[in-house]
Amino acid sequence: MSSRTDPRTADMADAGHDQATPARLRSLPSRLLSLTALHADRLVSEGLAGADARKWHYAVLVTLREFGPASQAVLSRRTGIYRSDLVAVINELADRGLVERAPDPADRRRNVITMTSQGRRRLGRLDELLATIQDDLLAPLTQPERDQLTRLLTRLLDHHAQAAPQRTGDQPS
Amino acid sequence: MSSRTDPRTADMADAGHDQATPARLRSLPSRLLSLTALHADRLVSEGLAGADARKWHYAVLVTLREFGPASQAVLSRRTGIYRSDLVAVINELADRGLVERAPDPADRRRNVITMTSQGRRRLGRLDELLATIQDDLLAPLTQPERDQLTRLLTRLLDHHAQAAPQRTGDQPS
DNA sequence: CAAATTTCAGTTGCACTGACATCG
DNA sequence: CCGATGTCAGTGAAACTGAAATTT
Repeated sequence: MSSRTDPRTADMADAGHDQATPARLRSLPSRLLSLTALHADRLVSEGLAGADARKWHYAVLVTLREFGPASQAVLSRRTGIYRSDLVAVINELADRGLVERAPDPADRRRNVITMTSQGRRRLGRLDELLATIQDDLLAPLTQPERDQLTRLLTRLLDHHAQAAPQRTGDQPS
Repeated sequence: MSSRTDPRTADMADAGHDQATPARLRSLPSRLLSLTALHADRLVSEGLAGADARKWHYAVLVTLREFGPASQAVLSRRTGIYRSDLVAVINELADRGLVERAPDPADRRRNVITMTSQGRRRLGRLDELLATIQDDLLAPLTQPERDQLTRLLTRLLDHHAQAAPQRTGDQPS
């Protein structure tokens, strides 16, 4: 399936519709994605750092609000954070009093992670912060363009999520 | 400015135009970008690994073809690779006989990096490989949609490149 | 015993910093 | 002396692996 029926992509060296250059670094979609994501991550990290948070904190809190209390394994699947890394994230959130980690009486292998009311308050502030950051990130785009970008990325992601869902099972929300 | 008076983002719990949920993880643009870029990078890395190459190798070779021989500092600016990391990349390319590193007689601080004919041949094969990978990455999108995505990302990148050009100077190509 | 869960101890590639020697 | 260049050593966060221990 790697050699899909596409004879031209190979020698489209000068099949371009605008340039004679064989392959421009600037227009490589994978590169554009990486670089843009780098900027985006930087914006998010810096923004959240000012609020003593990291992006995984936000991901976990949002997921807790969206789906309610859950075990770490479930949170891992929902957020896309590895089970092993999630431990530290929950530690940090618990240290700050934003979530509570309690053994699950029904299944004693599990911990039930619950958001505290303080966590809910904090999440509210992080929502604002994140909204500002997204706005910053997408500044040069109009609203319809932002929606378009979101749709395109979502489709790409959904397509590839099917193929490589992270070995734990279901795809992140 | 963390406590901005923004009545809506805070409790836009039900202000949404399609969902009652306050903020969905799935539609966070920064997150979509990160995740998509992750998949893209993985595709590229795996694809290139099969050809004993890494993405920086390709970036340098393409840049050499596009602009001709250059010093490492210049290559660094053009590719976005840090000067310090570029050393290893050039080492690897030179080890494989794809580029040549020679002291610049005009300015003895510099090395002139030149692509060898073997490098040119290799680059040809990598071009094909990369094209296939891009095609794989963008599989679910139509051609106009791919172009649209490229344009949107390019605009985002150009906008933010201005602000944070990497402390060495000009922006990568 | 097989499988799931939490946790810990790692590895690896990457972005990035700092410093140093050399040279213009 | 300042600034650019090539190089090296090292940091930090992130993605990922492997393997324990406990429980189902």
